[in-house]
Amino acid sequence: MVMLPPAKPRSARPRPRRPSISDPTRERLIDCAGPIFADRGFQATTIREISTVAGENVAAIHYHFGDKLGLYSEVVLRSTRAAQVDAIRSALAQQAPPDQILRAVIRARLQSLNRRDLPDWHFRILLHEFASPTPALGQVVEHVGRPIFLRVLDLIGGMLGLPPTDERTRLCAISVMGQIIAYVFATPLLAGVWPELKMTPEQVERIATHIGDFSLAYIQTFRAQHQALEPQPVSPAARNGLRQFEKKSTSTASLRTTP
Amino acid sequence: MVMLPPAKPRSARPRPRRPSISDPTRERLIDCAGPIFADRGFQATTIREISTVAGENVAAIHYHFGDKLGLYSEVVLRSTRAAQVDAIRSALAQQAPPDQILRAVIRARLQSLNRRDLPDWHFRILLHEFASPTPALGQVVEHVGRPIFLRVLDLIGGMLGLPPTDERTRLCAISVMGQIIAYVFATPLLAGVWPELKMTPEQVERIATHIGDFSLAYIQTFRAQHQALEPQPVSPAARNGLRQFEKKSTSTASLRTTP
DNA sequence: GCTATATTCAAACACAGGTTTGAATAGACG
DNA sequence: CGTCTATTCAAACCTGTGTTTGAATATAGC
Repeated sequence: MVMLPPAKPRSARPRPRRPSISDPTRERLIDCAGPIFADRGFQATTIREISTVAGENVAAIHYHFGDKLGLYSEVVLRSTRAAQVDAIRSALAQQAPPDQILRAVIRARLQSLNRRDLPDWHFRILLHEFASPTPALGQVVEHVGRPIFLRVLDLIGGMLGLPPTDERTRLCAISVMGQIIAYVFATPLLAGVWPELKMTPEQVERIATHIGDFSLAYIQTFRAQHQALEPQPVSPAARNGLRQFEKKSTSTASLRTTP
Repeated sequence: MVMLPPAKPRSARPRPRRPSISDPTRERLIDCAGPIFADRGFQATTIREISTVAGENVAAIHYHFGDKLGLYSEVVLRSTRAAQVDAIRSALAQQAPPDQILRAVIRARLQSLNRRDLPDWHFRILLHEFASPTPALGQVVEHVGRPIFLRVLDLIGGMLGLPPTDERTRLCAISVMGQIIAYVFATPLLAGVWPELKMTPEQVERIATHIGDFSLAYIQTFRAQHQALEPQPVSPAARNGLRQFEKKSTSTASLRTTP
């Protein structure tokens, strides 16, 4: 039995020495907890269910993570590190015309929402965090929301010929991201209003193409109008932001974001 | 003491004879419960807090509503009947060019999200319902989501020159509504990414104008292109959907939706 | 005023679920 | 082999919370 130090009478967490390296039960708990938390949210999830699914004892959670929130924070931390940000980042980093980069970002974000294999449930944790914030919300915003949004801001600012901090740039970025999150957040509504909608890969591709078309219509028109009025020096990031409409729904530029 | 009927051994709800007409305690409970449910969600809300705020006994909730879910359902029902749908409906019913109707719908929806007086919290219940559905979700979708979405579908279909059931119409409607709900659902994210954003009436007006511009850019271009290619008979609802860009950010067509 | 019904109240009940405990087990190291 | 530490386990603990109860009170009809 471990004697707990007399100081800190309320934070009695044994915390094994190296919480980093792979402990099989620790990993199993995190892996099983992720989808359950994503389904039910932090509060409605019982650690007994997690421990049952993981085949571990309830006390193991407290032994390894201190308490329920400790496990949840670890899950959120893993979630933020997962493929999402990387996919977006690689989409944003590629050498391509900005409108194609925007389409790739939209497609990557949309695809990550509906794959049933791995990172599917990450976004649902975000949804729960937005509805009922926990102490982990700051982490999520800081590690997922902010970096993606800032990069999209750069990209769109370049396409508009405006600084990323311009209100019009921000509004456009929100418009683009808003169209995407509608398909996660409003899932129950969509089910009631468009029941035939099945998120097959082809359907996701069509949606991504639509959001790209829808967004570029405004962005390109804006750029054209404002460059005609006030010809300011073209920022290098926006050099390709001016192409006229390509033929619609035949794009499929085939730049996948996953290797 | 009321003898409960021997049948239905598990649904022991006394239910006073006329649950419709105004009972002061009943009304007080519903009124106090609304914002609390909207803040914390169904599960995290305790009926003791509601009864304390309302100055009523805990058992009063069970007496008047059967159980916690009964009270919640009543709150949701009231919420769905509240100003939201009416505002949208009146915006959709007015005699005006469709693009102005669309702008009015966007503005009405956006305004209803950020007023601090009455119907402010209604949307937050929706957010919680989407994250953690309760048996009341069907009601919400049926009475709020569906009617609004169907009407927007009609409107946009008319503007595009497509039937409301066409996939392109649906995608456009989701794009428009998605831009709006982003400002509710992603509030914590926006706070981290655009901290200066304050939802003043002027700011809401600018956002509404932007979403209108952003959406009409695509819709009008689509209509122009497709009407040029295949001149089909113009549906009466779309007769005004073709105007060219007006000068931006000077619209403020000043058609309020509240009397 | 009297009785019956509707409503309110404080208290108790039941139980779910996070947390703690103390013993049992397993390795590690000498 | 023996001791020490890390880990696992079943059980108990305890608080919060939905629900029930039975009495007390108000209200209506006669």
